[in-house]
Amino acid sequence: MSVRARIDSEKQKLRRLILQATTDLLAREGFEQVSIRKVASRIGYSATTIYLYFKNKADLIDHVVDDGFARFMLRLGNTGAGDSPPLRQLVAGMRVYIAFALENPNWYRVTFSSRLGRSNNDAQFLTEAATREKGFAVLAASLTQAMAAGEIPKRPLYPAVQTIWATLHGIAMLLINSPQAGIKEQRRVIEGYIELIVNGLRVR
Amino acid sequence: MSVRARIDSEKQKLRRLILQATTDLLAREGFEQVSIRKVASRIGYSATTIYLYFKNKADLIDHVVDDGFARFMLRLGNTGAGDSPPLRQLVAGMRVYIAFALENPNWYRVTFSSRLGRSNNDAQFLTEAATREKGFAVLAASLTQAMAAGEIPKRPLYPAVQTIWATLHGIAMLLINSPQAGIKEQRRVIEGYIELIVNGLRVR
Amino acid sequence: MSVRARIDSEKQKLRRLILQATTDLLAREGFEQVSIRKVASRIGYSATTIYLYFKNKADLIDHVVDDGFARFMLRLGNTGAGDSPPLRQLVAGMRVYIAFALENPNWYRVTFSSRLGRSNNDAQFLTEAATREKGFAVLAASLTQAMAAGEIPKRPLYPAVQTIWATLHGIAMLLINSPQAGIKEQRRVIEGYIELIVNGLRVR
Amino acid sequence: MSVRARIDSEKQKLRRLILQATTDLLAREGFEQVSIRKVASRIGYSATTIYLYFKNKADLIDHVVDDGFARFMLRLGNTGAGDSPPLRQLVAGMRVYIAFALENPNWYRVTFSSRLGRSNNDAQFLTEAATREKGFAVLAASLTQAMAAGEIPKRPLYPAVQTIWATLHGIAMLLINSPQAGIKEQRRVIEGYIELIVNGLRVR
DNA sequence: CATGAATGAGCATTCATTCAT
DNA sequence: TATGAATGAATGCTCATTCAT
Repeated sequence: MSVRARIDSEKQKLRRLILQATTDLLAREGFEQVSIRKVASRIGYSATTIYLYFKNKADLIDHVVDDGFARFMLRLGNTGAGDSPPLRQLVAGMRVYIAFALENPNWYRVTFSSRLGRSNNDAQFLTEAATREKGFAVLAASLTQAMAAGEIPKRPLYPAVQTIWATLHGIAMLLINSPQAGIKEQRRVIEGYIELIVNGLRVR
Repeated sequence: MSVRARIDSEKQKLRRLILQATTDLLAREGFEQVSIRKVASRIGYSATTIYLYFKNKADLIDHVVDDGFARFMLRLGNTGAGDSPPLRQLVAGMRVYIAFALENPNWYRVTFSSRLGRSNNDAQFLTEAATREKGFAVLAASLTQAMAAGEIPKRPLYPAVQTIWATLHGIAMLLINSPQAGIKEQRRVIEGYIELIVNGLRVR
Repeated sequence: MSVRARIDSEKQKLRRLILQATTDLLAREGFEQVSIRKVASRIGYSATTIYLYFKNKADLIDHVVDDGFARFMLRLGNTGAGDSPPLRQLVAGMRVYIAFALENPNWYRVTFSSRLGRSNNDAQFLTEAATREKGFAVLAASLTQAMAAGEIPKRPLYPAVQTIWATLHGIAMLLINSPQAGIKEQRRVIEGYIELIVNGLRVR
Repeated sequence: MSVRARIDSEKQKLRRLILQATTDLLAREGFEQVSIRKVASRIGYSATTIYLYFKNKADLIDHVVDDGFARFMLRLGNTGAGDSPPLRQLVAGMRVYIAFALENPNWYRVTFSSRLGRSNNDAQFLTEAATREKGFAVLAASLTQAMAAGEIPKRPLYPAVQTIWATLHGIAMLLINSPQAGIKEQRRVIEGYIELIVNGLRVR
């Protein structure tokens, strides 16, 4: 490793530390509680230091969002249902989506609540992501395959993925905002939802 | 009109003015930008005056939320599809829901994003509302009727309404967060969504 | 009673009501918690009304202080030791003084803590009061008599009264600021104090 | 002096400046007039800066109180009567006590008026201090010695110190609240007081 | 006599950000 | 690279007081 590379790697290490601390703070205490100072004090650096790695608060949040997004996508890409019939894979993906949202409610809220995380043009980012990123691609892929295999009737891919994602988002938010709901109740909601969507997809 | 009544009406007028200004500020600039001072300066009154009409900021926001909610419910109760077959009424209600959300995106966000508008348990409030309030009752009613009329198979009412509402919410948020999407695009998403749900409901 | 007199009496009634409410608020919640609005709301009148009876807040507090002072003096004038030997009467007065202070700690604090109750020239008022008012006069009287009766050596009256009062005040404040002290402990302090002073007076 | 030390000393300098400004403001205008902003503006810094040196207002006041207390104790420890007979030392301590109170009336008020300076139990703090702190210990020490030397009769130490302190406090407050009293008048009060107490101590 | 409406001044506190070192 | 020092802007809120009615 060259000197330059090592330095860069050191630099990246602190950068990651900041990102993790912010993600952590966000997860534990919610968006409103995230402040540059708190992040800094959490990792034992000065507030000023943050600015050496991120342009400003918005930039930091942006990267936290992106980071979580990457992890999200990774999870969606590994649903563990790789060999199942396509429709089953789709359903597996939906379950993973909801599970991830429930595990990271604050991050999820910030990431998918517009304006907060990204200053501009969230939605485009999201919808673009929906088709391009390898994570959402799972939904798209299983959908395509399900259609190809005749499990469900053919329909334009992109709008379908988008719609599924949107309804998924609705369920995720419903569950996130119902913290008092027990696991059983959550499961019932999820199953009801999946049944509804899968049935909907089966018909044309 | 008695003197007292006139005075009261004057008082109500300013109260309404404050509510409108707050709603407006919320609509234009988002929740984070709403401050007592900004509201006051918008209507040319001192910040102190706000406190003559609302106990504190939370109280003010609460009333803004409630106000919008009342209008929302009113709209949902008048979908103009009163004589149509139940399933059609259901669909009309879904369209109205989305339309209202798109017309009042920031209000919608605050109202349905938990914690912000209402201090305590949003979700419960929402789901309770979903069945009880006359607005959401439209969904329940048309769903019941659709089942009674044999348009769709029978299923437990409450979970179904909840699921529909959640997916509706997802679509609403998707569209709200896609401000750059043209009307045509929006319509395509909405139609795709409705088709998916209606088809889902038709099967059992 | 003439019309004018009746009106005046009505007027006095509300005035008294305000004074009592303020005294009460002061007693219960302390000086910092006394505000014109709170007083007004306590008696069901508007804040503005207070200003019809008192020039401003300071004026109101002034009168509360005076009011309590009058009651204080009354109590000091009725120690129930009228027939006892003079020195005994003096001691009785000292006990009553401390008792009253302990019963009205917040009032006492405000009244005898300068600046707060009276804007200017407290002390003069107090020391003048000490000799003139019939209450402190009891101390002066019993002191005079005790000297005349040969119970204690002769000494200039005024400085002696003043000194006794000052030490009395110190003990009162000590006890007021030791709310955790039990009654037994309080009694011990009081007895120790009285013994010290009486002994001091006996010698010359 | 190392770089670090110099920097620290700079920092301490501003800290001291803030403390002095606060003490000054307190001394000149009283506790109610002390506000973070006023303190800041007095030293030409922004209000925010204060928070770099003190956690909050209460913390600042606490340190002002403590600071004065330290100076107070120092003075009480150096009455300049170290070789005199114990009773004389006691009297010297009493004189110093009163003198210091008169020199720092507002500080004295805040420090010894409970609740204001310290949130929790003042009185206990004071009485504990009365025996433990080296300052008040002077009183205790001279009292003990005076008893040992047979200058005054034996009596339980703690209650005696407490009583003396309380009466001392009363005199201090009397004089503080009599700003119009001339020096001669003050001296007469002090002498009368001391004579009374000393005589009281002599008898048993 | 009593009030409702309104306000200006003030407060403690927090935050993101800059700058010189 | 990292930081300590400092700040301006903002926020929610409370209060005493005035004024027209």
